[in-house]
Amino acid sequence: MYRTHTCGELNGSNITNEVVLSGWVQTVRDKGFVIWIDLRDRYGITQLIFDQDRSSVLLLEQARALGREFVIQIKGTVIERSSKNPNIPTGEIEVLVAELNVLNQSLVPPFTIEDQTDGGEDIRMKFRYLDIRRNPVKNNLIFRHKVTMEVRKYLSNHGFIEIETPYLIKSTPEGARDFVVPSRMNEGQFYALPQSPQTFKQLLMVGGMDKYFQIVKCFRDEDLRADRQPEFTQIDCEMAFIEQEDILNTFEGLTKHLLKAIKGVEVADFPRMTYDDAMEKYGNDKPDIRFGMEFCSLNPKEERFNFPVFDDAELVAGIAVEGCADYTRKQIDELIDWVKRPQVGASGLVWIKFNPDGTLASSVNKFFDEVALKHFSAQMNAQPGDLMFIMSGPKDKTRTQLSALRMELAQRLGLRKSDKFAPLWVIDFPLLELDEETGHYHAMHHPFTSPKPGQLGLLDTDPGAVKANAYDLVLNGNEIGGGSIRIHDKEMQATMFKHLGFTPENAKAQFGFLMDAFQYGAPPHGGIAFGLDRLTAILGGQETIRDFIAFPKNNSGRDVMIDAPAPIDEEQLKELHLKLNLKS
RNA sequence: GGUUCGGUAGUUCAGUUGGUUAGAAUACCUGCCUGUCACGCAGGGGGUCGCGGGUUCGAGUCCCGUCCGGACCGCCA
Repeated sequence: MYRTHTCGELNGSNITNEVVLSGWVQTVRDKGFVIWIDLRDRYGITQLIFDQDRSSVLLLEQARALGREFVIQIKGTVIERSSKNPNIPTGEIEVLVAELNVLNQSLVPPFTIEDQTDGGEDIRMKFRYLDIRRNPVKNNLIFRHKVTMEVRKYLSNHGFIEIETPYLIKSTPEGARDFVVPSRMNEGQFYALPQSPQTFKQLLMVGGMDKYFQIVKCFRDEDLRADRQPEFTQIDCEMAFIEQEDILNTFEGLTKHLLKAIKGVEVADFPRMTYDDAMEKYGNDKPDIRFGMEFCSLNPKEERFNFPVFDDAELVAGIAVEGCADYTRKQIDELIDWVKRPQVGASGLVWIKFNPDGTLASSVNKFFDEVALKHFSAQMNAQPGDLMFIMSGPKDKTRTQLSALRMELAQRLGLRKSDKFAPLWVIDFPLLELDEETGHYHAMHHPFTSPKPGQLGLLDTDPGAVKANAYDLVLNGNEIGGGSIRIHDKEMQATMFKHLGFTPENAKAQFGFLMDAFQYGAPPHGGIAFGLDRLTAILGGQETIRDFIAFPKNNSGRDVMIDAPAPIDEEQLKELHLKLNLKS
């Protein structure tokens, strides 16, 4: 038997027990007359003791020969510590070792296996199996397990069935780039890995599985970010015989359940905001509403200011930042430089200080008198002590830039508190989005999303104005879920494909199976999918999803531990009927 | 595709205007230490300054190129 107990469970009630423990050597503290060893496993740390009076010379020598991360097994007696450590659960006791057995040696690890490790990101990823021994990563993985268990519990209790769908499917031009897999048995043909099980879950609805879910890997061959991996996990859900309201209620329930069960947080019913409102008030379709700083349009009536920068602008909008009127010129200049960086791309930033004594100062004193500045302040609902920022220019661009500034200010002011949770439904998304490069419209959500009733006519006259039965769940400024009520009628789906630029032949080749299925009694249906990695990270109070994934990829999509991707040999290429056409 | 920051000891970093033998902390090794738990004390070993080229009497430092990593923009139905 390797162990009678774990390293996290012995306490005062076990004193005098004979125990067997196994684990990793965390530290050896050799005081000469006595040697302490912290023995670590997933459950905690238990202190082992060897000393001159009670241990044999041989045993002391064995203990001295141990190095960090050796795997050992010991037999011994639980004894009370003469100086206790109140900081750990096993701090009352230690184990007087009678027998030591080295199960495996270890090289000196390249970084310290401690909460505050000395290792950087790169080396931790290369030796991820060592990183996982550290509490922060280990606890995140356990945390993720809890989240998935609660998801399964909730959905199962609400009648959802978890069904697996295939990973080797067909590439489609819509949406993100596909990862493709060459077929050996079908020369010149490729599978694609799913970006989502979208069409399969719709076919499950046609198949009568009216409440489906799946915790499932999805794949998108796009560039990575701190919160984006090429393979990621979704909580994918679909329901039949429901309306949008049913979906919102069901999954608001799931989210509330998770917040309660995982974080012990009770939240009120989620506010709902239309996409148009979100863009107008926050310049963003996933607004962080943990804090205010809502946008205020300052030229709603084509007002003339005799200030060319504003007069020529499609939009002039500002935000009031609470209590920042004491910002120095240097601080403000630094913010101006920040918005002028290429990543934000603003041409400038107008500021107005509403001093605590009621006076106003601004960067545009030459153009605006006290009365005009007061008018701006009133519009922005600024209070004495506030600092206002105003941006102007083309509507969409200005909103995006002001949104970036709003988020940056919130970050600097500490308003993005990770222990505060502000969920929000964003609804009534546009059905279509104009691709600036090609001038064509494409589906904002996906091509199976249904337009709002009565808007079909607009498709011909003003496609960009058509609203969809599509919704996102936003948590603390992150899109954690999104979905829609789908089209379940063959004719309407054919119309949609036509408007998305598919020829009937293309539509049939790509999605014929779905439209065929719609001819055999497809029920009304809709669904939603949550990004599990992101959801878990946010619940865990962190921005980056990497440490909630056991073996993540780096910025360039590489797994630096196994060194993937990698070339394959000629023989494999031949079997797959592939010839490489490399640049170099 | 682009912007930006970085690459120096096992690791995390410092390294001034280009100038003697490239430092610190930590990790590692040796010895000491009667209650440690970030143990302490003394000593020791450890460097292709990412790589290639250039400028210079002289380059970790300046210039050009390149590779690698982080953050971000584009992209992500």
